[in-house]
Amino acid sequence: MKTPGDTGFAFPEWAYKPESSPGSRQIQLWHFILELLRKEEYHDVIAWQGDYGEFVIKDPDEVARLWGARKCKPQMNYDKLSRALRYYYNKRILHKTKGKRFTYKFNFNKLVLVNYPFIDMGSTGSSVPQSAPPVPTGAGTHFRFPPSTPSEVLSPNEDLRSPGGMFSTVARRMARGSVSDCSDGTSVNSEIEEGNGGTGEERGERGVGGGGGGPGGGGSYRSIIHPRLSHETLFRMYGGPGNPAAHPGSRGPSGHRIHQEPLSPFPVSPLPGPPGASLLAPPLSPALSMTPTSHLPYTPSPTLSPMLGSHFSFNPEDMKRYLQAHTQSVYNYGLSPRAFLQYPNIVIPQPHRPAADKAGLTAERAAAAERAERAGGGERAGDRHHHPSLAHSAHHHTQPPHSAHPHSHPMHHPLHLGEEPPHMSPFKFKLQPPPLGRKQREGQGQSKPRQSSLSSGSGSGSMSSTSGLGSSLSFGSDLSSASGSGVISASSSTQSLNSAGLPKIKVEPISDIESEEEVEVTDISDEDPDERDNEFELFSLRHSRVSNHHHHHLSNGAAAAQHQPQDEDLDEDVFKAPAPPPPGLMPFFTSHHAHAAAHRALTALKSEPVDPAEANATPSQPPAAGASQGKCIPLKLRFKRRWSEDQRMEASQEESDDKKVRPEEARGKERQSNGCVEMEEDGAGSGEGDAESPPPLAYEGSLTVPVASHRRVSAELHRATAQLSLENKDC
DNA sequence: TCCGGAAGGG
DNA sequence: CCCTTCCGGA
Repeated sequence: MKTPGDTGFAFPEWAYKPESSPGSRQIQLWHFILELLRKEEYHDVIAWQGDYGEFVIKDPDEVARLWGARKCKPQMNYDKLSRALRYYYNKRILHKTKGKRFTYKFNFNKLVLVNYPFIDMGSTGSSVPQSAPPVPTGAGTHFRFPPSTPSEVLSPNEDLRSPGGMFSTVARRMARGSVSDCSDGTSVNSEIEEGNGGTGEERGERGVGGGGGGPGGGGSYRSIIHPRLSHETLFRMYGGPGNPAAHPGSRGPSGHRIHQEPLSPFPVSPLPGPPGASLLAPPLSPALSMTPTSHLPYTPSPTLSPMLGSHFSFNPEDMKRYLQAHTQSVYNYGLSPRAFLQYPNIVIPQPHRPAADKAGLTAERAAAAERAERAGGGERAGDRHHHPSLAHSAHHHTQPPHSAHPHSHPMHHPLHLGEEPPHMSPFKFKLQPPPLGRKQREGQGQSKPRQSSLSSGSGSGSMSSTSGLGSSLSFGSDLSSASGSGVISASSSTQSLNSAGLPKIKVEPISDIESEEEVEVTDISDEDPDERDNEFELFSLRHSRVSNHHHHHLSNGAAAAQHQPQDEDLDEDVFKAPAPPPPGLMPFFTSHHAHAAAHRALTALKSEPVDPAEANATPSQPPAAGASQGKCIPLKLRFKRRWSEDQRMEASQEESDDKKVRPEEARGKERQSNGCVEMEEDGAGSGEGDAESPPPLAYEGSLTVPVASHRRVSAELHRATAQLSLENKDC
């Protein structure tokens, strides 16, 4: 199974498992919740409310009943259900919105990871654990899941490319879970299912959605999605076949495919309807999964075509693009590279700036194009409450000038990007501000300057991430070896770049994440240290594994891992040190022509964003993060981070970690980990929030995500959602 | 109401 | 692993 051979990576087993064992898998509570949230019918029972992933259980008993029905647990009640939800706290999938009754908030980043680990894997190469953080969330504002349109998925051709990947994963899931009914059947299942099925419900939703949004998009999804896609399909997408070549180094034999998993896409926001506000990122690609490659980045498009034929193959060009994209994004966001790595898809929000377009453009364009093609329309209309905000946000950020539609649909696949040009944008922005980590603070604390600046707009905070990390570590090495990629690396990674002299990114601090919540802060912070350590450990572990396993390009991963680890942890740190470059990318990149890309990136960066010099300067901090940490540390594993952390993370990038759980897994299983993986992300969520929400985050100004990406993401989400629906039941 | 430990099931 | 069930505590 694994693919390692093929790809070279090995995936963690866990990744497979779920899917693999169809029978076993049951619907998960969060899936279910999401499912309910996406249906209008249940609006009275549970609905999105508040910011980003926030939702309120309006009728706890009913929700419990529905859940019980789905799981065939007639005795279910809110108390029990809530206990289950509480378990998600540790996983960071969810957290409680304090002060609001029955109100919880999803941490999409985590979800992604969790669900779609492979993503990481891909990027990482393998290992990644769930923890990885993911995606940016931010994008949208609230999100909802929109229905996605499946259309994309369906079609083979297209599918291949992009979405497919996701889709596939989804499909898989669906397949697995799907359907069973419980005896009782309370309605829930059936209802839900129906939705899937496309029965009426969808329409209903669609209708709803449709209204809003999009044009039609919604509809399709249902149909599209079928309840289950065949696996084959999925595979195809990924590549099985196709791409043998997939990756460079390895090939994948046909079979390989890996499993991918599901991924999901979600990242971000689900956005509402309309305009697409969401941003999302790109999906992950299947490719990732397949290949070890890595993540690719952003997707700007899809570009990368990887998908195309194979999934990822990496063409140099593609790579470049992708890298660029990454870079951009990274920079833009301030995210750590890692994040990108993992979530290539993610897009960054763009700032409003017109000028910027470039970078964004491409992506968007692509997106647009795709959309057009697909037309699906994905999104739902959004309607619902919040969405509007999204729209706003979208506008702000996203839209690039050129892009045709700003909002439009999310869907899409990316594909192409070919355009290539440099997409990069030169934006400058900053991204997130992560809250600083303690370390930084303390450690460097002083430093923190907030620079302001860089970026465009906002500016605020400071951060920088950059560098730091260890810069790399491995990264560097890789690069070096690779080739001159130094440059590239730089771009991509943040810090790593340093060596190259790259730029670093600065991030601003935003206001804080907290704004939202206030945080609850639960705590974490204090803990962080430990956690971090833990994380590190994880990483370390991974590393080691990685190293053992493959080095292949993975090495990168490994390297990355190292880096990351540090990053990861942290909350703050994360930010700080962005991550090392993604391994996968780099390598590829390097080998090929990355240079060009790199250059672009660099240039872009340099030019706009930060100056390298500055960057460099900034970097100084990094050390703290990176170096300091080291990797090793004992594992502890658990921590409880909670929401607040998450927020931070998100905001900052998340990175990481996972909590307790993960660590164990990691160890146990072994994942390889290499790569680094984890990612961080940004806080998109919060950032996004701004659009909508009040709270705003600093992000607004700063980040923006490319719409396209977001859309994608959203699209993915939709899909995912759809899939979820499908899943239902099994009791 | 919410939280989380503990035990247990599939 | 992912809850489900029970339960004491805040």
